[in-house]
Amino acid sequence: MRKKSSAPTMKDVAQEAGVALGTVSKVINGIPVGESYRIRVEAAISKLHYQVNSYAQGLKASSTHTVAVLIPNTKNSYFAKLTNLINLSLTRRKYRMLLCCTDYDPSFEQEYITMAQQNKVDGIIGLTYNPNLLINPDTPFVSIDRIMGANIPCVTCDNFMGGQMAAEKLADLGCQNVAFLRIGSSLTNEPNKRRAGFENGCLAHGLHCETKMLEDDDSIEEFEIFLRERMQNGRLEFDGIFCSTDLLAYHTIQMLDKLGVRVPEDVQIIGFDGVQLFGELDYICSTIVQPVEDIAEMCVQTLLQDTLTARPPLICLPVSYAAGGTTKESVPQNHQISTRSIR
Amino acid sequence: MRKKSSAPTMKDVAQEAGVALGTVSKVINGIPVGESYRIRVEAAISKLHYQVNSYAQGLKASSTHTVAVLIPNTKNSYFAKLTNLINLSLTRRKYRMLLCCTDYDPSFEQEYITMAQQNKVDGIIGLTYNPNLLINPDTPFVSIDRIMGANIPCVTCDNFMGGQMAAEKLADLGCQNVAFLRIGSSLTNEPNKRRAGFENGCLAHGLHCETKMLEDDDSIEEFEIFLRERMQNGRLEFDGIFCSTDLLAYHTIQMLDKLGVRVPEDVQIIGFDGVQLFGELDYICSTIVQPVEDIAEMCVQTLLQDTLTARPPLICLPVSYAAGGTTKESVPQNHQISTRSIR
DNA sequence: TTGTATGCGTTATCAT
DNA sequence: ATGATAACGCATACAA
Repeated sequence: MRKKSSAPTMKDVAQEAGVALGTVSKVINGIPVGESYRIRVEAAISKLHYQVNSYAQGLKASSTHTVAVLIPNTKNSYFAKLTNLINLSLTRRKYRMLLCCTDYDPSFEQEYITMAQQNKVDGIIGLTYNPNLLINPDTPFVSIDRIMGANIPCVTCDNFMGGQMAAEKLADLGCQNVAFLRIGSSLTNEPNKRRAGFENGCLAHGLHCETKMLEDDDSIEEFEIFLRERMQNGRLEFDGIFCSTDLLAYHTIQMLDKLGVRVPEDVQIIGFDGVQLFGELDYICSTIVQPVEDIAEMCVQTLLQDTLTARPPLICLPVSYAAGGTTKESVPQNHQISTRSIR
Repeated sequence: MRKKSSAPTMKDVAQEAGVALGTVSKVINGIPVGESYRIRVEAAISKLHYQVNSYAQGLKASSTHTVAVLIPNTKNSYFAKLTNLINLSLTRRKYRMLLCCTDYDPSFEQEYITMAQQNKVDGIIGLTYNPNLLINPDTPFVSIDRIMGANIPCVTCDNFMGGQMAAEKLADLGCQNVAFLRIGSSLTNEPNKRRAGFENGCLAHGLHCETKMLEDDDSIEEFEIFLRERMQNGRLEFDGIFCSTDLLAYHTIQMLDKLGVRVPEDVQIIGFDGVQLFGELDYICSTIVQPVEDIAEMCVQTLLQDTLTARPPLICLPVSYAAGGTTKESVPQNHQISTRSIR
């Protein structure tokens, strides 16, 4: 009959091995002890299937080797991939990850922050929208895509450059009259710079550009109305469209299809994010690709580096362009071919 | 100057409120105390911004309100959605979720299990492949898609029925000579029943069926060779193909495109899983849809129900069929239309 | 080098 | 009803 029905503790191990509690602790933490002691302790550990209790450890050390990740959801392919990569990066460093899907809800975001702090996490990585998020300043926080305050580092991609690249690309591909479509949070976050970059790029390359932005609560159908208004004799007046996200690009392509406008023959489309089918196959559309791997790694690295000083407030990672079948590349590219193949 | 630089504790609250420690605890846990005391304690709490330390709680209660979820990754859209839904379901019940991406690696799976148990999680939900996973029997475990042992509940969809439905559908759509393609784990898991169901359905509906299965380490190109061998005069000998997953269906469509075979005109294709673009938009292909919402909810419910008895060993949830543009439906369906629109 | 004792923050049991 | 005190399992400073 076992002494206890519950899990064995260090005390049990010490008793089994016939040594003192402190010795067991030392063996577990790799602090040198006498060879014979070590062997006896290790034998006892494996005999009892002893496992340390991280909660007791955490209580003692007030560091839990756990990081909370706040993200709207993991359904959206971009978020899903980001979550996956952050998880891998944390795991590599022996950190645990608390997943917190906020569903874009500001109050959920706040609740999760509170929860995380109660749970004494070592840090929080958050892609959040709540403008007045209350964060205890002694919990390290790294923000994605939004500048939150003086002492909170923000990791993002070079959204401005991405917008510029999109404009440049469309110009290179022969466009003259382009549109920028955007929907989503009216919050001042980094992705908003996509617009500024695009307009800047249009100016530089002599493109005429019209911008149409929707608010969160607007229906996506507004775009359809907008596009319909810009048609004359069955022809769209734009020959290029830059969408603020791949998701929006996808919707736009569907709308254009309904209107009888062909992509990329009549109008070329570039999205943003670099969303791929099944997370690693073909791009949904021609797109400005975010360096998700680097973003994930940078978040974790920035969060966990001990030198809290010298943390730059804004870390901007470079983007790249990938053809995805919704633009007329002169030299066919891999992705374009494969994407076309399922169309 | 603050007494401590670290977070305030119950003791601080008690001192601030001028009451005893136990009283503070009672207020926090909703145990009735005198009105005047309660008010003073609550005032002190908000003044000090006190938050309970879940680690101390967990140490005391040896229950942490935390569940670990083991999943290969969150890049694959199906896993991503499942993860998201499990997270929502857990959050609704005020449980925290530890995300553990195993990358299909048996040793990662084992390490995560060990970690989770050290972390005193209240339970584990796992979609795993390691055939000899060592699980401490007093940590509740719910398996997805694989039967792991007598006392471990397994939640899965009705894979056999799904296979049957695919066969029936192909027969209804006029197919006569079909193929079943499968790749992946050679492990005996529930999704293997897709094949049995399909062959059974073929038999019942007079379809001639050929099966081609690849092992984990085989290259996907093997399928291309297989398909090429089944072509005569530029025509494929099959008029229908059932793929064990949507991902495989997608690859197959690409291969067929290379071979000059049209989908769905020359050959109709049905996949399995119900993967959607952006996690909630169009299906990638015509497919047998897994009830992801129900699977997620059932996992959580089964894991957290206190009556550990009466847990059925295998919980099989019904699947459904959805057209996705890779079959020739007589009556056009929504998804088909919208999918076509981007093709 | 090994063992002992104390405290981490909380809850629960017990006197008061 | 309220307050003191003893665990929970571990780490560590200190004594042996």
